Amino acid sequence: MTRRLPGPSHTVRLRRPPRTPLVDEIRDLIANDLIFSGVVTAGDRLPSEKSLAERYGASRVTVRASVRSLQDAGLVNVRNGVGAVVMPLRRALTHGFDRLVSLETFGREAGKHVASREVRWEERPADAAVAERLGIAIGDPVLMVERLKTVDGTPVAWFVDTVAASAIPFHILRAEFQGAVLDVLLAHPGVDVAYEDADLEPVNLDADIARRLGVRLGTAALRVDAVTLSTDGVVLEWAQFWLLPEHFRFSVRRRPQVGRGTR
Amino acid sequence: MTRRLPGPSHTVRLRRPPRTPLVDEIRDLIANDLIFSGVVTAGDRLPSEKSLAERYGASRVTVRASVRSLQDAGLVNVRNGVGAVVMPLRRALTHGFDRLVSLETFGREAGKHVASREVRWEERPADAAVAERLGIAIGDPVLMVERLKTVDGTPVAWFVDTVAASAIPFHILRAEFQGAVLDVLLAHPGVDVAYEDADLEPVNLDADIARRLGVRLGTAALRVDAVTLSTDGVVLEWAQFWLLPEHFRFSVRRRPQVGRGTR
DNA sequence: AAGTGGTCTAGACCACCTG
DNA sequence: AGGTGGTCTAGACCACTTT
Repeated sequence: MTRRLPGPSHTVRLRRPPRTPLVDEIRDLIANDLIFSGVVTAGDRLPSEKSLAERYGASRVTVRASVRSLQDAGLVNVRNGVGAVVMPLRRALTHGFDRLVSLETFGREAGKHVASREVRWEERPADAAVAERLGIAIGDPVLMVERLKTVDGTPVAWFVDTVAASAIPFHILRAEFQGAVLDVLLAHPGVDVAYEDADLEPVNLDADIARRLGVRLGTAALRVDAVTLSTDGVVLEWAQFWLLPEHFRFSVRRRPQVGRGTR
Repeated sequence: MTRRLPGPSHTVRLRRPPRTPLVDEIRDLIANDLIFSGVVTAGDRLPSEKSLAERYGASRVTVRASVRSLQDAGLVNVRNGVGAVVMPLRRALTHGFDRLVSLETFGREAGKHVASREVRWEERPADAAVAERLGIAIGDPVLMVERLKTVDGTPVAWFVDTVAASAIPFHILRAEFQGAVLDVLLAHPGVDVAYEDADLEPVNLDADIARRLGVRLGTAALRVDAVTLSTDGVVLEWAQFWLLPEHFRFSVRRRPQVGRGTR
């Protein structure tokens, strides 16, 4: 197959149906062919961007973007004048908390089944606290769902989600709900989830939640208070949960100077 | 001043000393001139990449990278066929935990002074646990520093840092230490900090640490267990700390699908 | 159809590191 | 000095959204 390429007047043979970006294809090729295969091991350098560009028949700009995304993923570290040094592979099985996935998905990837019990739905007008959090007016209708999440029958978390009507029609949420509001939002066409800002705080459980989780009063838990934003900047959901640390351990990769001077 | 530019044979007038990347300059210009100034408010779109390119006299590729970094910072959200929609400004004063900065820096930015008390240094051979964490051999010398961190005299955290000799000479660390090992590592030329992987866990404080922090036995605290990696893939530091939630609140921005399909 | 972002190229020059 | 990454450009075409 022949594809007309950019630039004054060049023609290049490409068998690539442009379904996925070349950048991503090349990133995966480098990861699989060179890193995971062990051809280049931790501490060694990848071939230069120039030679990779020739090898994969792409421009250096494209290869460069691939290498940068390998760096974003923590597989290599690129240094000026030196090259892309392969990093030691990250400890497995510790899921990054910075990935926005539901506890259900989180558990499934770890081979555990997360179920919900004592599910209670409530449709009511927003009070001041909810209105502030969701960025809606007091009195606007919201749908609240509370439930206990369990792993293999053992309680692990108490969840309270509050969703505004503007985010998703209530009947759709209730119909498609399988334990995680987030999964419904992520799966639903027409809803574009951008990110979630989660505040973390260790707390001693009060009597009410301790009882629900079946632990003693005062047990330490992680309280997470999070709002999920759409790509339009609209607050989709306010999630609060109290999580026991037994079954889920979170890790966060912290990087220098994120916020000022992004690349 | 005239600078020879890329491309077949063009010449362009530039008064810009190329100290900081154009991409970053333009990112800041867009942020300050258009977003923070309120010219474009939440929900509205930025001018098109094409017009921004003309406005700032840069190529679309460059402007595009600036806009992407604004998206990375959460200021805008870019949608194909639509444009860059300005997001509502993030709640202030909640520092992102995903930024790798010391508690001292963290506090300074919030207008608080973090001090260290009861500092104790110990140089000793690595035991099995330390060796595993730091990726060194059992018996290799490590430097450990424990201390209590306070805010305005109130204890907020108990820190235990362990550093390998290969990371930084011990005498330099001790000489430049001002309360945070991380700050020494970040400031020291020749040491390139790549990132830190931090495991988070809520715990009920045991008698020992509760006494040090001056709180009751069983008080909920956030236990953080983290290793800091250099750009060479070498473990620089193992930090453990127990943090009371009163003075510091952490937030993490979680994004969908990070890990597969990076942009 | 028009406009906006998404992807990609070839070439050029600069900054940094190492022998 | 020579190689490697760092930055930037102008142009081209594709995909998506809106009118």
